[in-house]
Amino acid sequence: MGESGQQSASIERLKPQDKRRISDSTIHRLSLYHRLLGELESDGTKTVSSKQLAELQRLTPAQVRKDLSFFGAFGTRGLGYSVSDLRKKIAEIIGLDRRWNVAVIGVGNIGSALIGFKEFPNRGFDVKLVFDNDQRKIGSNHKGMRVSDIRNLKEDLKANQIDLVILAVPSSPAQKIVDEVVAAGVKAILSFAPTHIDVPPDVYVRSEDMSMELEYLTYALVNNPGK
Amino acid sequence: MGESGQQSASIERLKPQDKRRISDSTIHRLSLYHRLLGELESDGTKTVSSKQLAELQRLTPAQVRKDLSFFGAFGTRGLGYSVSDLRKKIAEIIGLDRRWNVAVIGVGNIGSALIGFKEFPNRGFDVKLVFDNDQRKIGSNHKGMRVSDIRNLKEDLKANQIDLVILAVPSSPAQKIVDEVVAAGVKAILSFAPTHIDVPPDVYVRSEDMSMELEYLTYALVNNPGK
DNA sequence: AACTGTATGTGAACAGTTTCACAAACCAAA
DNA sequence: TTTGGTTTGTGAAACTGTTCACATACAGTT
Repeated sequence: MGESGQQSASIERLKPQDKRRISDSTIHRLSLYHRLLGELESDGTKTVSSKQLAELQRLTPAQVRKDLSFFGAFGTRGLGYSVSDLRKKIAEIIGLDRRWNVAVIGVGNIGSALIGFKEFPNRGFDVKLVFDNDQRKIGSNHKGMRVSDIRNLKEDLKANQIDLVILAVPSSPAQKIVDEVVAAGVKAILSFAPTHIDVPPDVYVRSEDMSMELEYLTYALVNNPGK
Repeated sequence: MGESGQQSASIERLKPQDKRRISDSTIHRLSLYHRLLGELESDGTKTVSSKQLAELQRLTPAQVRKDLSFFGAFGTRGLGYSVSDLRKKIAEIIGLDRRWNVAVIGVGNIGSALIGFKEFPNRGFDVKLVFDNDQRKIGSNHKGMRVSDIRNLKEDLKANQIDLVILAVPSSPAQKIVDEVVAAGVKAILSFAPTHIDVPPDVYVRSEDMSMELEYLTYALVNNPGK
């Protein structure tokens, strides 16, 4: 029940100004801005306006400014935003001013894809542990990672200070494994199991169902709703 | 510019009752209901109330009923919904009363995971084609699929009546490939490239960025917003 | 130092979504 | 056939998120 592992001493974290909860869509867009600002930084762009930021993502300038305004005033009137400064600010807001330890559970199709996913380390996520329950896989090397026995899940998660768990197992064992993960004190789970996952209120789950993503598109195809 | 390939002759498709656009969240939840109803059907459950349907997904009963009411009245007052009937109705709404031809572009980490993804055929999606630009991969067998040369992309997509494309390539070539896909007449794309994708208004894109999914969780971790 | 042009930050208006609350409808039992 | 218990379907209310529009502030120029 320790507060949060390491504590940043130097940084006064940027918090929402008022007490109102920030919407999911705003957080999602902040990620988007952060990603785009990275591209712009590589291009050598120094300054960007909310108009440009919006157009590149098919949003509105007002939307961009409003999103940012929840956390402070980062721009310069008449000029726009400094690409690198804004990127740093957003990184701070969404917690990308540090690295995160990740464990992947399940070395099937999706699990092993994520282990080798080069984008993760680039974005601040280090896959430190990999689990499976298959004796043939345990101990073997998967894309440079030694596969651990899921029977040691709780202990290993604790010992390695894992912040985030990616769950890539079938639906049937998913809830049971999640209970173990929660017992180990992990507060954030990204699940690819196509089933509902139940956790205590202080644990955050994000569920990704690949088929559901496609189903969203099939709905659009059969209904042709004007964008 | 052909309207849509095959046309269902027998089914009078369920459309929203009024002209108002149905919200993304409603469509997403319909998928959720459909998935859950599948589980209930396997369990042998015959009838379900909006209350049960809601509790199993941490939603509210009113939400469930409102979502369904956009498309018609499928329940029986005092009793609830027939599991199998409701599942069929929702399948019809989101276009799961038929099978869909899918092509995967890019046989890297994510691409090859999706090719072997067993959930897809179970949910109505058949991966028919797989592309890459790497000469060492072209012609080889990847999880039972022959890898095609991306240079034949447009022709192959057309010839095989592909409905949906899954894009699993790096950001840099993504937009160019999408333009090809659009030129082939494909109207729906699920992209895993971590960059913005631009398409004409009659083409639907859904972008999945694995790192952004994790970033959503890191925001929650550093801000601990009360759920 | 004053002026011009531009882009931010933000209350207020608007639009969209969720929840509420209840009449209507049905099942089952007597 | 009537009654009691239950759950739907849905307008209206409440809430949340987006867009508007403009005062404010700054950069750059003269």
